Amino acid sequence: MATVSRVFGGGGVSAGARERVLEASRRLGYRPNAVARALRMEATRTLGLVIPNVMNPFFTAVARAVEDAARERGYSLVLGNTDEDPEKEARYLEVLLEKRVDGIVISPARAASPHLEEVGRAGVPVVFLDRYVEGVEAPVVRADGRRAVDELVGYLVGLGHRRLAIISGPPETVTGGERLESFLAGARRRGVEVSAELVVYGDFRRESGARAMRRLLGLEERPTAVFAANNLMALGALEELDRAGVRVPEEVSFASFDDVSWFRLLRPPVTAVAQPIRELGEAAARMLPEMVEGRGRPESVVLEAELVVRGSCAPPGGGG
Amino acid sequence: MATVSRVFGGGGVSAGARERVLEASRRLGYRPNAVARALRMEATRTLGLVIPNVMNPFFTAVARAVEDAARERGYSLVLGNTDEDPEKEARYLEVLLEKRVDGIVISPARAASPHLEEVGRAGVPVVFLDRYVEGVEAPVVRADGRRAVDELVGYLVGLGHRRLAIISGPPETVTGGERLESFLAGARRRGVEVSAELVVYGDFRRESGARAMRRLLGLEERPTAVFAANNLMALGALEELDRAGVRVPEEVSFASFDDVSWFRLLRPPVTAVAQPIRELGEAAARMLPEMVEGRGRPESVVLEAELVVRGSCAPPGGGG
DNA sequence: CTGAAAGCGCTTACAG
DNA sequence: CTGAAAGCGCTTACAG
Repeated sequence: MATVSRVFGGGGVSAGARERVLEASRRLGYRPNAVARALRMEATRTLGLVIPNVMNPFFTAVARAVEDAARERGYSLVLGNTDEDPEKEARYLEVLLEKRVDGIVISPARAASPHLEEVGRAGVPVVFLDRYVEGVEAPVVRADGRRAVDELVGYLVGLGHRRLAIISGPPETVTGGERLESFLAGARRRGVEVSAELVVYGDFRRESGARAMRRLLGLEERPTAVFAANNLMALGALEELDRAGVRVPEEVSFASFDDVSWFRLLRPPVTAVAQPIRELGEAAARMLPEMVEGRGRPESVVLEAELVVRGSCAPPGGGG
Repeated sequence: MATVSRVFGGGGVSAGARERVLEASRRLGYRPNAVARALRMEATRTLGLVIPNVMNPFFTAVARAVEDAARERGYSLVLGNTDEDPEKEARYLEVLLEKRVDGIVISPARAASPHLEEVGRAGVPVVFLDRYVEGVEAPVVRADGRRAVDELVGYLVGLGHRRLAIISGPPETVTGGERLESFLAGARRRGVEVSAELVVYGDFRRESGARAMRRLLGLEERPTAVFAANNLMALGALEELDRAGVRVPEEVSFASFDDVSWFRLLRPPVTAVAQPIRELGEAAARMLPEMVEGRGRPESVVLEAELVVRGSCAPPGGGG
């Protein structure tokens, strides 16, 4: 048994013995049981990835990047979609803890989470991706969008816009709050006050983007430029613009946080703030094995988002 | 110990005993170890999902649907991207087998696979999704695209097209072969012969779609209508059309297999063959627990794909 | 209800 | 190199 274990687990075994073991296991159809191995080793070589929704292209790319990096290091990836629901998130976390995953990459639904403190207490390494929870001791991997959003606001104001609207994410989320604040602050700093009716809150999902755009288009005095705080809400907003037959950028300028492969195929191509997603996912998945294998606590990584100017913004009133 | 096990595993325990167990485990921070449980029970409550790439919107939706259905039934999902590489696929399968997953949903890279026979031999339930391997005894969940592709060809020929081109997937894959054959057969049946230069092979990935379109546009005599056999190649092809400044549908009509949320946002909106993805994913994830829990071998499910006519096809020569 | 015991399949020192 | 043994944390019959 010891020799068999060494052949499969990687230890010093003579060539002859190895060959005989391999031959016998081929004959018997033997396959090492990773469950038993995990129990004995107290390590499952499995990582958990907890995200709002894989259907969001940002998280799709994150999932792919994390899975790649995990596999390269000999880890499997268990996937969970929370739909921004803290209850669902808590249940996933509990399952991952019971399954004794070696580490968790999470983009938490809320800025506060008792369940994540629980994870910390269980001694399971955590890396926050995109969003984080204050007070939980774990590295964060994210893109800072403030500079790029500020730049976008400067660009819009420079084009002559004074009625700027934002389709914001939930302000209690890190990213939602950050994008909203930098948008408002950027406008204010340039002498433009964004009135309350021009701040519409969504939940980062598509339907809420459509609903928000509908609301903005129904206003007595429409905004001349609209910024959607993530890709899904942008999709919904664009659909609504399309449905309402509102021309972009002649009647209203439009920009989005998050870039998506097909933005540049639209007429006009959509101006967007792009996050370095692959780098983000890679950084997260690189950190976890480091923590798992006890090589210390990696530093947080904050990358910069970039404004990508395309054709969806123009001076206001250009159409009329 | 027996009582604790019953409290967490679900057995008859008196209210008083249950409360004391719960109180003690709260105090001690006890959490059941699913690894040990899996070893003892010979069931991991984990399913594997092996797909070419989550970044393909079709498989993104599949992953989401399978994950939902798995979770509802108390299973976790391990994700693997093969990139259409049989070697990578084989390695994933081996890992899943060693980890003793209770079942595997797979969209195999090739129509032949010794590794999948291996999985059958290991006694792990398998469900094929979208694509399958002949000779492996397992239910298949897929959409039959033949009728819809034939309908599309009829529509194009009806518009007056005689130079039909296809950007095909690998003909040795089930879906690639099926779409190519129904395209060619549909044309022939209508008296249109598709010449060899108008059949360009890609690998279902974006770059190959762009490359194929570049080739078609470089032809002495261009096609008047192009059909891309999946969404990713369609994306690449559309980008190439855009780059080359070719107007759709005036200069060339275009249609895609697979529908994508943003197709209808394009100018013109893209005509496509839509698969019932959610139903596909749900069916697959419903079957696996049935097989795992020994409730027999479910029947294969074949749903119909539907042609969605939008604005990207018009009579040939409409632009000149 | 509770305790003792066997066994799931490994890994890892320890003898021989 | 190989065999015997302990132990990872459960579940499940079996006594008491």
